[in-house]
Amino acid sequence: MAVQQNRKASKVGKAELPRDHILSAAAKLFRDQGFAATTLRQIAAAANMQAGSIYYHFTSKDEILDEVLDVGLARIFDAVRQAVAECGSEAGAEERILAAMGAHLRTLLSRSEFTSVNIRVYGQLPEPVRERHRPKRRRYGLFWDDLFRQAVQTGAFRSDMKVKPLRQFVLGALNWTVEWFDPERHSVNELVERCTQLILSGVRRQ
Amino acid sequence: MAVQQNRKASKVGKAELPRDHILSAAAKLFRDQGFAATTLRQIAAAANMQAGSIYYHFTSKDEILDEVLDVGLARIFDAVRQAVAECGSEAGAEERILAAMGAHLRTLLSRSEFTSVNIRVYGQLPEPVRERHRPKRRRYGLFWDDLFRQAVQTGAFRSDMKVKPLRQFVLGALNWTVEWFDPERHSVNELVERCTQLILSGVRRQ
Amino acid sequence: MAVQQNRKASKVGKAELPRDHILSAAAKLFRDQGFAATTLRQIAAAANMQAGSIYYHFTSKDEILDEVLDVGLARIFDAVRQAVAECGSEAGAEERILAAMGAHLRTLLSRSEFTSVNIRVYGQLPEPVRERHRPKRRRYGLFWDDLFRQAVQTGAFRSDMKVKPLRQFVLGALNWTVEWFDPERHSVNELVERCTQLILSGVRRQ
Amino acid sequence: MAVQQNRKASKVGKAELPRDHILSAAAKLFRDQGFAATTLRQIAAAANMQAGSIYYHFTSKDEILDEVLDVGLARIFDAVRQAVAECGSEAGAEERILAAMGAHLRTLLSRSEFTSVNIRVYGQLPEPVRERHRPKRRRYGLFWDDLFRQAVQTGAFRSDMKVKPLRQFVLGALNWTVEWFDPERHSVNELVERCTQLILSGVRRQ
DNA sequence: GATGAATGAGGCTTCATTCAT
DNA sequence: CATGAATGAAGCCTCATTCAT
Repeated sequence: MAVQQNRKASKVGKAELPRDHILSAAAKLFRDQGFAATTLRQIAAAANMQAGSIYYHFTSKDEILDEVLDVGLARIFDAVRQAVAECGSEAGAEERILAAMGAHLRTLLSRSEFTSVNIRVYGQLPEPVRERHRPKRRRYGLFWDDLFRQAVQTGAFRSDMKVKPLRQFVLGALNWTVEWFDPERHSVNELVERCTQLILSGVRRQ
Repeated sequence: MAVQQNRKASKVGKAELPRDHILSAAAKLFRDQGFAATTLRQIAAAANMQAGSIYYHFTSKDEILDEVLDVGLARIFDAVRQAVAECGSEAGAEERILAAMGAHLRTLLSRSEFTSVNIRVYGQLPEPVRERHRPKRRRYGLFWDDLFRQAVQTGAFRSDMKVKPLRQFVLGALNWTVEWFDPERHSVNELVERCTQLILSGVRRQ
Repeated sequence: MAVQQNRKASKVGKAELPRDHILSAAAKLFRDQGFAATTLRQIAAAANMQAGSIYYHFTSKDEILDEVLDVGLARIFDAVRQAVAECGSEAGAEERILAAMGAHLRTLLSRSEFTSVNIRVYGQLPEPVRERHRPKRRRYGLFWDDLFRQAVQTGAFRSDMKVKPLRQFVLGALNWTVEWFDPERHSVNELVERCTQLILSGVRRQ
Repeated sequence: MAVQQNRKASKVGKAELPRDHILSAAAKLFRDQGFAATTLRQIAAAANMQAGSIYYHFTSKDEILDEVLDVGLARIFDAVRQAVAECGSEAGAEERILAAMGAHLRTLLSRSEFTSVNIRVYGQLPEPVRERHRPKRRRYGLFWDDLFRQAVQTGAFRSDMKVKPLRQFVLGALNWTVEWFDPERHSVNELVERCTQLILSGVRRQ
């Protein structure tokens, strides 16, 4: 079956599209050094170009950041949403949160440098940037709040805390792993397993 | 009786020493914007001086950072150590960890902008800086590891995880609160109470 | 009879030649913003192409400028020469200068963006460019000088000034109108009429 | 008589104030090359500094331009106003305009590189800059309009033209001299004398 | 102790220009 | 003929740092 590939498609696979190449290089640098400490020249070098060439694809360093943040959030949101969806309709609230936690953690730790940027550096970004992205982040938070609300209402989770702080604590506990966990040295699956157990049941021996 | 006050001692008086003034101003800015994004001029302005004047007190921006990190770690370490000591010798492992968590959280959230810098921005600092501070941070980690080891060995805590990841998870869960908790709008005591409960027993209804 | 049209000739057709299109777009931009402030990309956009495509037609931005200047001078020179020629051989010196002034002003104000570039921006161009064009401009000046010389010699014009400064003053008075006169809001004919009267007789009531 | 000079004053004389030094250097370069073609480094070099040092005194290239334009207009306006004032109250309209023209021309040609910038490059400046300065320029124009109105009303000047175009033509004729007159080679006084005569009485022999 | 002024390296960005397609 | 993509020099500007006063 003869396949006539168009230009865009033909580049996928071997040669990454330059725009994506730049974004990915930038994401890694932002994640490791922060946004302000990362130089256009560093990004360019990582993408095998000259600094000036980046401006053919983006209009500013800020635009790169915006896009990195967007992609990062989209990836983790998609992964979590899909994981929850795959639980099936008869799944209990706890089961769904378990799935969501796994997806969140996996995306954060091994699937997307974009996501780690969003998680790690967001808090130190200039206010105008944060402002632009707050709505999207809030939407992600609300999705989790729904999951938690169901777990609390069905009696699966403790009810002595409001849903929002509960969610913030749990996501925070997961997020912080990005500061120390090295997916190249340990098993992500194992980490997921343990973190979820700790979050569900705590550190106390039962 | 003539009293010859040394520099340190004079600090007890009204006016803060300029050196401390600078450090504190720098800490707040580093915490909010990150190190790279913070300007010597911003620090100077916050300390009511000109940028050049800072060099009478410090030899470089890096030196300020080093000192801020040191103070931040010292404060939280001291607070935690003291809290544990105050438990008395007959206290159980869990009680001591509870006290430690409270002290850690309180210092982080309401007592020291220096500590929040250390927690928030460390991961994005240039490697040479991190290298300089790694030993001190490790010592703090080892202190916690001891606490956890005792809790595990006495059977208070679950034993299916190694001590180090356990400690990292717990501290991480606490640390992340600095990203969202606003001590001016909610009670730190309440947060401490809830976080410790969540860590001990998890989110599940018991 | 097969006709082999050369490039120049083909211009007579409907669509403007790209070369001319570029020149005209460049002229307008140079006239309004100056040469240095005008971007190859602006020129390209105004000519409905990409910046790179311009290099098929010209070898450099400087070449475009050179040609714009040439065309501008040629147009005004041609117009003035023709206007003088059309006066007929029995016309007096003043009559011929009147015709020349009208042609100069009309070309400048409503017939050629190329000419306005030459008039407006020449003085701020880099010396090498000016040097290249000085001879041509001088020739135009000399043509006027001849006109003035005749007027002075025949007693039509005052003789207490040398011809060259006289010509420079008169042309200057005409040239400056390009800085404020808007041919879309007022009548060029009227302006010509008034300017020539002012130049001939001055502002005093007679 | 003991003179207590303050710092500002003591610098006047020998060492020009750096701010003024920069402005004056910039004015000359803007006047000769235009604003866009003039480099911060050129300005700095002409002021014996590094490019970065300029930013201690000004916040941007645009701010330098604004100030140059302001000074240029202030100088010519002051000179003209004073020249008119010095005519005395019993002076006729024509006499006052004569004085004004002399002051305008003299300032433009030999007293202020700032003024020539305002006259020469204004028309090619970006619209936002022009917009900022339009009100000030208009005020200068209105001052002249008053002079002309009086001359027309007292019957000294011809009345077949509206005042505004009349003024624009006259000032234009004067302004253009800056494009060709070299005050180092010819006498400004002589030029003033001749220009004013031409403007008053025209080129025709009387 | 402090500051005003300057420096120079380097940051982001623009732009004329090139070239394979 | 035209373009998409890239280049590298240079532009404006920032910033840590220095130093005479």
